[in-house]
Amino acid sequence: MTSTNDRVVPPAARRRRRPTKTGVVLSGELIVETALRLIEEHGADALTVRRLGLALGADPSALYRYFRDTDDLLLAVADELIGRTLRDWRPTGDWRADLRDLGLRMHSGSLAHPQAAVLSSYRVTGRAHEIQAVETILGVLRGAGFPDAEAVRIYHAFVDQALAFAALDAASTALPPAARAAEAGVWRATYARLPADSHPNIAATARHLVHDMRRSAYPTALDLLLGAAAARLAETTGGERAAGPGPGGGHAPGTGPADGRAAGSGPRPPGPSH
Amino acid sequence: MTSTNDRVVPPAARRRRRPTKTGVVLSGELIVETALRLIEEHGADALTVRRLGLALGADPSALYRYFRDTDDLLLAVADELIGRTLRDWRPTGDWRADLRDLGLRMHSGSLAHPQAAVLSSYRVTGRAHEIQAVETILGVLRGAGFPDAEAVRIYHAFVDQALAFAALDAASTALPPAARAAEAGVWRATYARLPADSHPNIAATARHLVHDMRRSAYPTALDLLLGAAAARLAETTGGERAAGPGPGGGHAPGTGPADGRAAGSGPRPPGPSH
DNA sequence: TTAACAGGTCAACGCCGTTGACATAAGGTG
DNA sequence: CACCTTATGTCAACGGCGTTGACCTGTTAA
Repeated sequence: MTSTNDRVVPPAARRRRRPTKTGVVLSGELIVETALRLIEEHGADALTVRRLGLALGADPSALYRYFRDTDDLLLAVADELIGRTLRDWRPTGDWRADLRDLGLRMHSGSLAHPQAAVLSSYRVTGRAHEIQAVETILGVLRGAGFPDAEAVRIYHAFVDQALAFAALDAASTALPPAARAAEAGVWRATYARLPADSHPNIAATARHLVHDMRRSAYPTALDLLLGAAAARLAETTGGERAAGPGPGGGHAPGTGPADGRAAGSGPRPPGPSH
Repeated sequence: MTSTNDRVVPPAARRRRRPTKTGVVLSGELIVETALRLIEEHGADALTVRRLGLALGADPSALYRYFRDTDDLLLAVADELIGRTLRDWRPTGDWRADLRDLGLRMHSGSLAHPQAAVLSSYRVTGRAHEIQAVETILGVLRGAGFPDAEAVRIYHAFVDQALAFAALDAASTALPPAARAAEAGVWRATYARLPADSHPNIAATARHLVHDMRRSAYPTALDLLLGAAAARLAETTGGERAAGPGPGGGHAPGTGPADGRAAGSGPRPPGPSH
């Protein structure tokens, strides 16, 4: 749609599986997996078309039969990550606990593949796994009783907070070891030694800073967000218990597991053009 | 320190101001300013060594007399940005309004220079401007009455959330125009058209999604975080008014502008190797 | 059996960051 | 003022990048 030039063939139409010179049979999935492996093993910078071609045993330009450009490939990698994160998540019916669990999963899922998360966490893919995630989270919120407009606002804040912290912490994790060690030491070596007369607040809290700053702030931030959301819900519903089926009609759990599986097993279901 | 190879001359030692072929007299500050202008005027992708050289009227390789590599240049640009963000901020005494203002400033400051923000937001520099920011924010929180441990936890969540959203939104802003347009369209073209029977929650809220997702969720997330913090403070202090000067002693404004200026004019102050 | 064409390959383009070698003018020294 | 050192700007080249037009060849449907 963007480019005038398209040698990409939609996955459904692929029939001829011609092997490359080295005997490998290419596929979109194989390429995505290999890209993930490359990123994990050699860092985000290692993901270049040429190196990916080399790792696959194919000419680099062969990739352009599967993905429009490198950005398109990156989106596919991102969606694969989302899919892996959601694969075995199950809602319990307690919206706050469910969202907390989901947020922590997204966060730790990204940290498990920091290099890939850094590259892809800020993208809107519009692909199958992402759509499933959106549907599920909205279902949890509406099922809890949030009115539609409010549900969307909370959804947006929740998701972007998770993605933003994931990217932040992933970037930190993915730093070259030397830089990483240097940054860790800054809190002890620099902040903890500032004199109380010039920096009284840092000096007074130095002990807490050294202890606290080495961990991710995401759990704290997540709990603060969920707490504020719960307070709003209490206001909105006027103290009513939040367990009852809201506008979503109590189908919130329904959209989770079965659909998620189905989406994962077949070919990409409704998949938009890119 | 990283590289064996260094044609960079420390700023203090510079004496000969030899003009370039086109008559321009280079300096680290001029280069940083020009880099910022380039990013502003022609987008994040416009910042390349070659284009910067062209914009300066100098050979691209001349830049390597001032910065070790492009990363070094970007950190200098980021440092300049922090300085500008804090330069004219003044606390009012209302901790919640102050933190809200500060958060929004950090966020919008990053969005004005997305490329620099993306690359630098997750680093702990230990430099003058950063230290100043830590001291100031901690002062606001302690002045509001938060106990030390709690102040540090809120500080951490607040700062990392601001940085994380800044990086997230900056990354989105820094996308190549084509990709950026494509993402904006995904919500209308894909999500708004999903059938209600397969994706009931998305279908029910499609109108809100299209409207809400084009804006940053940071203001919402920020307000949620501050609201939750206020609730905790109310619990802790047992409903006491938060206006009085707490342990921080209300000196928060004092350390700001003078230090910032001084640090900017000389060579890099204490800077860790990173 | 065969002909079409999907899909792998090749070579080239124009960009990028970076560096070694070189040239020259600035500025201290006498 | 003349001289010399050397800081600093310039040049040319390297290797790597994403991408594309042209080509070639094996698979597959008829």
